[in-house]
Amino acid sequence: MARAARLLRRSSLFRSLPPAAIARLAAGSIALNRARGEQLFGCGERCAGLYTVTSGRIALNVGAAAGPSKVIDLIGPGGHAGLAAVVLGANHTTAAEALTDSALVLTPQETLFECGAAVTELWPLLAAALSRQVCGLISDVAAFSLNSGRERVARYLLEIATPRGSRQHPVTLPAKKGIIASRLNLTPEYFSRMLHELIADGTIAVNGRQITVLDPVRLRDCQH
Amino acid sequence: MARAARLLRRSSLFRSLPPAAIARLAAGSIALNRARGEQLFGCGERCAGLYTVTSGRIALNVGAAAGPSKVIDLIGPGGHAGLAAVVLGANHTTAAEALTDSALVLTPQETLFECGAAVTELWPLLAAALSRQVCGLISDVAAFSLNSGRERVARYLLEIATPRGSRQHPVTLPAKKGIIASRLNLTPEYFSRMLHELIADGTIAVNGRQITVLDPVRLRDCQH
DNA sequence: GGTCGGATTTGATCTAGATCAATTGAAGAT
DNA sequence: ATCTTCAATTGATCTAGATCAAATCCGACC
Repeated sequence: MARAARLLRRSSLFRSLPPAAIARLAAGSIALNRARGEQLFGCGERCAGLYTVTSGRIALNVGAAAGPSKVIDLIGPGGHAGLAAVVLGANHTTAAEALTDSALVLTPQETLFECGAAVTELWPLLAAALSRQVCGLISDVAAFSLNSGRERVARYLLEIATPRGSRQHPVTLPAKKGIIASRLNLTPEYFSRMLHELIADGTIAVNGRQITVLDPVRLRDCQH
Repeated sequence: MARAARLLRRSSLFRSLPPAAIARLAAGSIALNRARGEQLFGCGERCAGLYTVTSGRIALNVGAAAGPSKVIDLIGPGGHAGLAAVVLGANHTTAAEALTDSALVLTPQETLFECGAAVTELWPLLAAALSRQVCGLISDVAAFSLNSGRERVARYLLEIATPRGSRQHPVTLPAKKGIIASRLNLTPEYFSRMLHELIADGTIAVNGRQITVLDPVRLRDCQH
């Protein structure tokens, strides 16, 4: 599957593998599409493999399908979902939903493990990806318990603003405000209020999902 | 180092490795001791290697040394600390402190990677350990944002009560109540109140750090 | 363009859990 | 045994952020 190979080459996980290894992974993988709102997998479901996102946006949720749920991560092109579950051969502990029409590559455990046995670099790469995930989650836990809502908002805005055209160029929130709010452990109402506090300050300007950081220094300050 | 080998054989991480591989790891590792209150490593410090706990108890903290901090995990014999950091060759994102006099084995990155190159089973084992860590952190994030303080306390008590003599046999909290409170994202005061609510119910009995689950069914109920 | 349903904002109110302040208790040190 | 010190409890009070309830606003579709 030349198509899947081309897609996997863009993956943050596999990018650094030799082309032959990527081809091998791609050969055992399946390209798939999900429309906005469709579920990739549910919490507790059997894990079909590793999902690599090639376009679109995926939300990872925790919490019962019925009842309240929380977004733990938003995954864009190049990202992946379900790594911990494939490695363990366990059921998913999160649910994944397409927030926009999305294209993905599904790599079954079997393919991944076969390739891992043949290609020396693969396992260290998987371990590194998992380690990054661990660090990310630790930093979330730290932020949720040590920082205020306002601080979390400030930090998040800086995070998404910095990589892109850092100065004055508006950045676009990767999802609806309610989703971002949940990602930051806030209610939509409170998130809205925090944003409007920052607008009142003159720290940022907001136009729909477009956010312009007017005063990065002040934003950095209130990030604590 | 026959001593280190004997210690590593008990490790949850390496247990399943063939004895030769363990010997190899042990040969490049160092046994060390830390007195109660001593710090193993600080947040942001350079990672010396993987710490395997052989006796005692270690707390993993996040947050500035000065200022408030939060316990993200408690590690007992057989457990390990610093895995994500060694794998990435990055600095620690948490601090580790000995809560009691502890014995550890320190395995430098070099040793781990050398052994990983020679022993096929090692990398998958490390990846599995990291995956378990990811799942644990996700479940913590979920609990912190979806469950009430009381629910978290109930869940924790069941968790530590179940493996041990599950019925009526008292279990001992692995650390001071203030530490457990922080681990559950509660203030010591509020943790104390929750415990006393459960005592008033007749659900549990408390004697210092000894806790007896009198009514597991009811406890399971209020765990949500 | 107009219409409809979900997203966002705004306002009013409430509460889980934090904070502050003593008091009591218990494990080590002398 | 007594003292000292830190941990745990108890009580009173406060607040960040949640919840409930309306307005608006906006984008997709006809």
